[in-house]
Amino acid sequence: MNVRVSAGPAAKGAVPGRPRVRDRIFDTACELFYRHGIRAVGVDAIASEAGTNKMSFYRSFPSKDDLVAEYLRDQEKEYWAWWDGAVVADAGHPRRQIEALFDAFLDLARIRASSDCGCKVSRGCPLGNAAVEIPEDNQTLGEIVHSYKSEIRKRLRKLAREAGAREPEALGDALMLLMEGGYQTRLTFPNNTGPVAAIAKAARVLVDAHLN
Amino acid sequence: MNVRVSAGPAAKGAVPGRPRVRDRIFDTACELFYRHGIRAVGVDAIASEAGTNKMSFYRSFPSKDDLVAEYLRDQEKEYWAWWDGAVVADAGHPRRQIEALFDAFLDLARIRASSDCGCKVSRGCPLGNAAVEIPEDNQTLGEIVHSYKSEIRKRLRKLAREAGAREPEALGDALMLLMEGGYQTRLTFPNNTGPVAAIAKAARVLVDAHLN
DNA sequence: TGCGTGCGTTACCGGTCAGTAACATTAGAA
DNA sequence: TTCTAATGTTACTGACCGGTAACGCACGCA
Repeated sequence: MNVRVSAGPAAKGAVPGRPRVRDRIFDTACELFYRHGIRAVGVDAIASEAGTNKMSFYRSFPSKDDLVAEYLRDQEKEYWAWWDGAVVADAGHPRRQIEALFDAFLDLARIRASSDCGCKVSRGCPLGNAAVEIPEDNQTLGEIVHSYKSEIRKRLRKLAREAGAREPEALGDALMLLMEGGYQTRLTFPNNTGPVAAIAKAARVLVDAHLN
Repeated sequence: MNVRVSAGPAAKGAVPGRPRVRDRIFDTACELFYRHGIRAVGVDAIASEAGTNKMSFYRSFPSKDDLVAEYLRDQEKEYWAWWDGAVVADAGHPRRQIEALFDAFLDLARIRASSDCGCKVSRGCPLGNAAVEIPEDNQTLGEIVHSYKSEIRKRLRKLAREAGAREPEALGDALMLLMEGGYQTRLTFPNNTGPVAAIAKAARVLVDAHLN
C-alpha cells in the first residue's frame, strides 16, 4: 500500500525498485503508531526505522501532526474498504450484509496481524486509540475521529433501517456497541481469544430480535 | 476519597484541615490522567496542580509508574464498588442484576462528570484507555489492566450462568462487548448522546434471547 | 556540461521529560 | 527549648522531544 517506487522521471538520486522515502516513512509511521501509540513514537524513531533520518522526514511532512492526520485518514479509508468488501456480496440484502459485516470482523484482527502491520497482536481500533491520546484542544485530529465514528453509526443505523428493524436507531446503536466493544477487548485479549469471539452470534441475536 | 486530613500526631508542619500532600497529589493525578491521558500528564503538572512541587511528589511516590499503578488499582476498586452497588438490590435474581447493571451504566458517565473528577465529558474506561498508552514491555501495568478486564468477563459470564442462559459464555461475552463498546463510544460522543443510550435495551434483548 | 532534485549527514535550538541533591521553613511533640 | 517529621524552594542532570540550518552528494535531464 502507498508504495510509489522510485522509477521514471520523478525519481532522481534514488535506489531503483525501492519505495520513495516519503512512502517508507508513512508506512513505517502507520505501523509504529498502531503498535505503540501515537505519543509513544517520536519522529526520530519513525525516520530511522524507515531507514532514513529526521531531515528527510521534515522534507516530506510539515509536522508530526500532519503525519498523524494522514495516518488517521488512511486508516479510515482502509476501514471503509474493508467494510465495502465485506458487504458487497450481499448487496440488496441488508440483513445479510449486517451478518457478513460481523462475520468479517473476526478476520479484521488477522488482517491487521499479517502483512501490512508488524503487529502480532491486534491493537484495537486505530482511530479509537487515537481518541485516547489526542489532546482535547486539537480540533483537527478530534474531528477526524469524530466524523469517522459518526459515519459508522450512520451506516449501521441505515442498514438496520433497510433491514426493516422496528427501531433502526436502537438496533444500529446496539450493533455499534458490539463493534466498538470488539475493538476494545482486542486491546487486552490477544486477537480473538477474548469476548470478540462471540460478536457474530451476538449481532445475529440483536438483528433477529429487532426484526421478528 | 482518599483524603487523609493533616491532623493528629502524624501531621506536623501542615495546614490543619487540608488534605495531606500525598492525597492531594494522588487525587489530582487521577483527575489529570483520566482527563488527558497518562502520557500527556507530567509529574511537574501533577505536582503544581496539586499545589505543591515535584520534590514533594517524589517523597510520596518512588516513580511516576508507581503512581500510575496506584491510579489504575484505585480506578478498578471504584469500578467494583460501583458494580456491587448496582447489583446489591437484586441479590439472588441474576437476570435482574444484569439489567440493573446496564441501567446503572448510563449513570456512570454522570458520576464521572460530577464531583470526583473535573471532567465535563466522560472519557471512557480509565483502564481501557491506559491499555492504549501502556508500552507493551511494561508487564506490571499491563497485568493490572488484563486482570481487570478478565474479571469483568468472569463476572458477566457468571451472571449469565446463574440467570440460566443456554450459552452463558456467549451471553456473558456479548454483554461485555456492549459494556466495552459503551465505554469506547463515550470517548467520542459526549456522555450519553452516542450509541451508549441504547445499551440497556440491547442488554435486555440479549438476555431475553438467551433465556427463552 | 551543468543544473536541479531527491536524499543523506551533522549539528544545533528551545522545550519538556523523569528524577535527584541540598537546603530552608514550619509546627507539633518531647 | 529542642528535636523531628512534613513540606517548600531552587537548582540541577541526562535524555528525549519536535523542528531547523547548512552542507554534501549522486543522479538524470536539458
